[in-house]
Amino acid sequence: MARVRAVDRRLFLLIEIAARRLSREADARLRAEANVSASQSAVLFLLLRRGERRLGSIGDMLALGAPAVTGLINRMEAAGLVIKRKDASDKRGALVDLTEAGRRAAERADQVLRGFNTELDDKLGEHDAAVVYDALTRLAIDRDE
Amino acid sequence: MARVRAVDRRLFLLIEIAARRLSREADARLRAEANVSASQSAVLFLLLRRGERRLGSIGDMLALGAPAVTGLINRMEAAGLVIKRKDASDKRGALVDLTEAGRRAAERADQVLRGFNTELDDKLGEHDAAVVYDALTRLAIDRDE
DNA sequence: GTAAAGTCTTTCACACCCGAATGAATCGCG
DNA sequence: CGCGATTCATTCGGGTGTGAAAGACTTTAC
Repeated sequence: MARVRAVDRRLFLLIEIAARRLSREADARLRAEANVSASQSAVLFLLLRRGERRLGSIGDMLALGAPAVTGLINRMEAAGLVIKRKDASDKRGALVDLTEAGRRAAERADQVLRGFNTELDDKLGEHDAAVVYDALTRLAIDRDE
Repeated sequence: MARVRAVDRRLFLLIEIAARRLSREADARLRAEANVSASQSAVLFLLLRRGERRLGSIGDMLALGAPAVTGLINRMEAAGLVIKRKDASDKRGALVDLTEAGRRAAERADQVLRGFNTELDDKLGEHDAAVVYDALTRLAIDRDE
C-alpha cells in the first residue's frame, strides 16, 4: 500500500519515513505491554545500563536538545518512572535515576523491543542489518569533530 | 562527542537518533536557503513530481496520519506554498496543488537536499548507501499485505 | 576578590506527530 | 430508492521536538 519509492530518492526523507513507521509500531507495543512511550523507553534503557545521569548527558546520548529532555524527564517523573535531584557537587545541574517502578518498566520494555528488533533483523537479513546498523551509527555521530 | 553506540543496540532506537540528527541539520539548511521546513519539503517534492493530490494520498506516501497532513497543509497554505480546493467529483475530499511560489520553493529545496544527500552518500560510500536505501525501503513499506 | 565568560536547566512560543472522536459525502446492497 | 457501512477530512487533547532567551551557578582571568 505504501509507495515509499515513489516519493523521493533522498536518503534523508526515506529515513524520516522509516523512522515514523517504526516509531508508531514500537510506541503502540510499548504502551500496550509496558505502559511507556518509545521516547521514554530510550531514557529507561540508558539509565538502566549506565546509571544515574545529568539531563545534559541524556540529551547528548539520545541526540535531544535541552528543552526536550526537560519535558521528557518531567513527564517521566510525574509517571513515577524516575526521580530527579539536584547535583550537590554542581548545583546548576540535576541528576536523574530510575525508581523501582522505572526499573521494572525498563525490563518489560526491553522484552518488547527485543522482540521487535528480532523481527526487523529477520526482515533485513544478517548482512543488511549489520550494514544498516553501522551506517546509521556513522550518520548519527556528530560530524563536527 | 555523541555516544550513540553506548545507548542501545536496538535498530529502532538507532534509527530514531539518526533521523533526529539528520532532520535537524536538513531543517536548518532548508529554512535558511529555501524558507521551508523539512516536513514541508517532502510535500513540495511530492506535488512537484506527481502533481495535484488528495490529502489522504499525501499521508499514504509520507507515512503520515490524517491529522498530521491536515495541519501541515494548512500551514503550507497559510505560507502561500500550496492551494487546497474541494474535489468536485467527491466532495468529501480536497485536492492540494503547488502555487507558483510553492514551485519555486520546491526547486530551491531540491537543490539544498541534493547537496545534503551527496554529503551523506559520500560519508556512507556507494555500497552502504545502496544497502541502506534498500533496507529502509523494505522497513518503510507496510508489513501487513 | 570580582567581573566576565561559560555551562546547565528551564521557560516560552511554536511546529509536528499521534489516537480517538466527529461530521460530511459516497458506496453498496437489499 | 434508501439506509447502513465506509471513506475522507477535521477537530480535540496531548506527547515530543525545536531555537531563542532567561536564570542560576561555576569557572576563568585579571
